[in-house]
Amino acid sequence: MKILIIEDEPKTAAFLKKGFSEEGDIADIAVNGVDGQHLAVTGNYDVIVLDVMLPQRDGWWVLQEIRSRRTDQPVILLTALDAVSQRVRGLQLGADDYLVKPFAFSELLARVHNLLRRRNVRSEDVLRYADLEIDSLRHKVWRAGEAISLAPQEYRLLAYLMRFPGEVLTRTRIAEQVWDMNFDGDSNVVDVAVRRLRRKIDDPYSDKLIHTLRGVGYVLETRR
Amino acid sequence: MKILIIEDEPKTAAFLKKGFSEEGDIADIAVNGVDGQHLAVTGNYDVIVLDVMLPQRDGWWVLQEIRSRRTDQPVILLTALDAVSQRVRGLQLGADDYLVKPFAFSELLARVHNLLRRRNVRSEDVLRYADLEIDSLRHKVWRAGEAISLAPQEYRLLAYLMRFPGEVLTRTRIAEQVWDMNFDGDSNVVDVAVRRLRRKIDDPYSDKLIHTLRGVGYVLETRR
DNA sequence: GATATTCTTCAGGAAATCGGCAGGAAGGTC
DNA sequence: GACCTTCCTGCCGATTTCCTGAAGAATATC
Repeated sequence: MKILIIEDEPKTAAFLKKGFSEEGDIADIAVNGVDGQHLAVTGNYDVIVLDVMLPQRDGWWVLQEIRSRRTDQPVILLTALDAVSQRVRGLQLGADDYLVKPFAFSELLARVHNLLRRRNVRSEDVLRYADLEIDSLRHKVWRAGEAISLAPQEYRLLAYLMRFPGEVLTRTRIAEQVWDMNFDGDSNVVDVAVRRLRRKIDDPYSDKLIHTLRGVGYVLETRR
Repeated sequence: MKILIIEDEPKTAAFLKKGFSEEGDIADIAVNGVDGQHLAVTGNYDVIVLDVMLPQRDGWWVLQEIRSRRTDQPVILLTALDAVSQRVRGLQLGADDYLVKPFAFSELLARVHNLLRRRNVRSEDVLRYADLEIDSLRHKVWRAGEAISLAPQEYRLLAYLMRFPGEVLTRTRIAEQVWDMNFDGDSNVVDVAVRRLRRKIDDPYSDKLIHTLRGVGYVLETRR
């Protein structure tokens, strides 16, 4: 899952990023409204966490900009304490939810999940496909009942594939969503990672699940 | 366990906080209704202790606010007057229990435990996992029948791990629940605490129970 | 108020992981 | 079947992450 954090205070931003990272999600940080707006409308984020108190262009402006282009982009606002009018304004401008500072990270996480569930994004705790099973709560993976231990990046990659079974995922898209990088073509990080993942979840089994589409990318699906 | 105390009188609040702290629980204090309501609905508390006599927004208002969002949040009321009408009103508004001032701390503690047992939040006073056993009443810990003495924080950490055996607990979550702080990554308090706990409950035994998940956090579980 | 315990920060070292490389294999095209 | 492109795969250095002991600060205990 990819998240955009628009927050000018470095400590808060770092705290949020770390939290999402531990959950296996990727978070980008924008430290002002202009950068935030730009990333928000060009990037492909599952959810945007937006602080309303920003230098220069504030969160309200960013929110309006986002809404004018992407009406269905999930946005959660962070507002300062005891400002009821702010909350109301945020919801009127189209925020999906808000959180009052200071807050515990788990509370933000709960709201993010709640929001995505409302949007029907696949974000359950346990995902299954064929005889493959991945439990995000326990951070564990099974194939045909056997537990498989994965390195962090292998896990993130598999979790991403499991979100879109049967769909072709290009290297560019994978690099974006799993590595948070712009894939320029002269790196084989994705290939190598797929290799490592295959070694653990495909090599020991006769029915392969990860398939290569030459010139395109990879797909997770059952084939006979 | 995390407790929210909403109480405007500093002496009473401090007394309660100290009492819970000695039990190994973490207590936050809110000194007025507005802050209390905010913390109650955004924080993640196992139980809320709510004084009904508060300046400005009173306890009734707070209780209604809580109930309108979290119907299953355990709430215990503190009332100054032993008036039947107050008790009735509290229970009608959805309080789980009430206590008339002045009261002994042990009385409050007993009701908290009783309430949580009804809610199955904490299954029992004695938790067991593998050959590990902790007695939440006596604050004692055994591994393979041998008594182990833990420092307060070591105990709190272990108690938290024991509440979620097999589940991955991120540093952020642990810092939130055991330290009541926002973990920003610049500190290794959790690591060090885990180290000290390991020294006592894992180092002397061959089967380790606390395992590290790189980049994520820790998990308490049996492995072979 | 003194002593003892406990907690946090710091820093060095260890370990797992990751990304690039390069040679080889496989797939596609004519 | 030859040729070219794309992908696979083992290895190694670099990096990140974690472990661990020690020391000073904080807290509790007497």
